[in-house]
Amino acid sequence: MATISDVVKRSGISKATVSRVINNHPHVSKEKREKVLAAMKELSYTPNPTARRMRGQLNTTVGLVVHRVVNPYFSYLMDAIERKAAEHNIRVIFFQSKEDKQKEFEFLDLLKQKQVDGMILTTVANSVEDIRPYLEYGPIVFCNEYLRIDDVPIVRISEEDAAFTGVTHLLEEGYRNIAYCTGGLFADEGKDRDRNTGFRKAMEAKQLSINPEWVFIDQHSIEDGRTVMKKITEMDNKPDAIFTGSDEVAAGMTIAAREYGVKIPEDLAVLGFDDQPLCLLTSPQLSTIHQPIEEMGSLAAELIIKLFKGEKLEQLEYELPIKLVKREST
Amino acid sequence: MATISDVVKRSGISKATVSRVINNHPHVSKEKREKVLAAMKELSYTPNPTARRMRGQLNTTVGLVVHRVVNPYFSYLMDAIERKAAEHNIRVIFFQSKEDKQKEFEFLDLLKQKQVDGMILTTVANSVEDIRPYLEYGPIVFCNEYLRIDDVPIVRISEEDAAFTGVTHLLEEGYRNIAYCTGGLFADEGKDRDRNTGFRKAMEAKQLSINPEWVFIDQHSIEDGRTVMKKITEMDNKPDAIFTGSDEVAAGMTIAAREYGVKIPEDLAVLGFDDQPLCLLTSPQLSTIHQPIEEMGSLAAELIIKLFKGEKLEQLEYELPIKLVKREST
DNA sequence: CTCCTTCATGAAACCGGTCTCACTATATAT
DNA sequence: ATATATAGTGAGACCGGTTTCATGAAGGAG
Repeated sequence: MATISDVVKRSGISKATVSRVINNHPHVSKEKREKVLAAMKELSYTPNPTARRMRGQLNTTVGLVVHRVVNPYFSYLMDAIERKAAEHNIRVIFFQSKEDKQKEFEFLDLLKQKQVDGMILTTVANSVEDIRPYLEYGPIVFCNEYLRIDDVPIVRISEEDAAFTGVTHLLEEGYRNIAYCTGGLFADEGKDRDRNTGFRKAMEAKQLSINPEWVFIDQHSIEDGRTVMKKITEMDNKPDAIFTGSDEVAAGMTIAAREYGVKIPEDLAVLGFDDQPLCLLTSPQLSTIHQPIEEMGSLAAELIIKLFKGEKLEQLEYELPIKLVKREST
Repeated sequence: MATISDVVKRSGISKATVSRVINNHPHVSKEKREKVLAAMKELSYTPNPTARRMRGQLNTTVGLVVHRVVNPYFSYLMDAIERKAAEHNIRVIFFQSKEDKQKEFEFLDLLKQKQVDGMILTTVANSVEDIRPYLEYGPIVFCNEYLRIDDVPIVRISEEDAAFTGVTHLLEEGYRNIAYCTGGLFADEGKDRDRNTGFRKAMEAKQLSINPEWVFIDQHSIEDGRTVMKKITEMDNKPDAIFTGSDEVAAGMTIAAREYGVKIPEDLAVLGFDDQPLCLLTSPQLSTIHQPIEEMGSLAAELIIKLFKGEKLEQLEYELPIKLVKREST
């Protein structure tokens, strides 16, 4: 690889001026600028990013924390982020935290060490107080997360609206005995609290009360879905619809339904969440809440890039609209 | 962030010796070593990776090229690679090439510029001749690819064995009219050639000939699968089994089968390829060829890490075993 | 015509490390 | 006792850029 010194030798022009040309600084005569550009071209010279970073002059890598790549929700997010970043010639270092607090810290340290110039967190295990100190070292953007830190932009959907829309859909289809999956019915912050609120509001709007027997806590995987379905078949007083909060759970339920001879949606309507590709594969195909993942990822990337450029953001909270997708399961 | 100079000041020991301690070099007295370590601890000092990289003394990032993150095959590969890398404190910069030759070059340039210290290519658009020059700048490992370059280690499955095993399975289940999806029946290199060979050998072993009408070229997506199923329903002389070469295609076929009232496997047996999670979601669940993705990714990461350390590899070609998974579709 | 900006330029410091080299002190070989 | 290796140490060059600063030339104001 040619270095700046090679360009200096070839062009007979000083290092300082060559650097000015590289960085498009003013105060360089047209004549010299052209000589330098010619020499750079002849040597097919590219400035060494490592050297530039030494002086803190380079913003070209963003760190991306996801829970797991194999979770389609995150892989679609990564896809959108990487594409937007690539457009701007930004590199993406990714990292699976699996909600491990220690590992999360280790990755955040890359910011401290200037190995990355900013971070997009799509999942965060640590608390606000633990994250805040890292802001000193570079910009952070939250995407799909619920933590709020002043000055940290956040991109997400309105979970309350999503739950409200989903449950209202079930009610409008005529179902009245609604089961519900959540991380915790009495969560006092985050996603779950807002989804719970949306659920309650939708039920109250029809003067319906919540049957605690039909509330399932912490169900996430396909396997969990099978368990939920099993439990429901064993109930005397069965719900006629379920808001699963997750396509995986919903998919697991369709599999178990076949085994137990439960008909969806006749015996039990099932509503997913996310609109992942698997919705089209199950039988019946899943009705679900479509999350604008593409837009979320793309926006998060745009925000971090703006921050790289030192631009001020006019807005810090972005709530993107969800959409109900009705298919066969409701 | 504390720098080496801060450690120098605090410990009263020279930069050179501090560096020796950092890098565990010999010829440092126990006494000074401990003083330095104490100072480092007190300042919670971490060496700046960018500075170390300047002197070519750091191997901590690997570039990873995939086709698309959202393709589960690749996301599982990424998962395995990232996990193994994280164990060794190696960072992964990923990149979606989408088979774009120009973009692939741009990413390979990171190797030239020492932005990454090595590359794992799980898909490659350019030719051997185009890739070879980059070897000068750092190690490359192929994973899931078919290109052969001397000295470049490669991790993959035996496509011939996979096709042979798959088709033989169909034959053993009693099917005789086997349809087949491939990138090209007369491919003279790569995956397709080997799969074709496997297909032919399996058929010849039963003295069966190949019906060219039943060979589908370049089918990859769920949508493609629907098309294939449609074409088959329109045939006068129908196959009774199909080797799809792809879970997606197989999944698409199950969806279309429902629409056209085709019974799987009674009317048509369908065999997938990869053993992706979606195999369990379709109805019927898909029989498929299980690829050892986990092992492939993990091994590829191990190889690049060995090369980082300057170790010699005793073996360059790794063919990992596939496994037939029989479910409901055959 | 002098004084003050602004432009154009290169020398040298700097970023935070690693590494070569020269030098001293001690141990071993002859 | 002298020659020779080896451990321990720090000064300073170096990696490849950016940035400060000093200097000279040109242009405009008074």
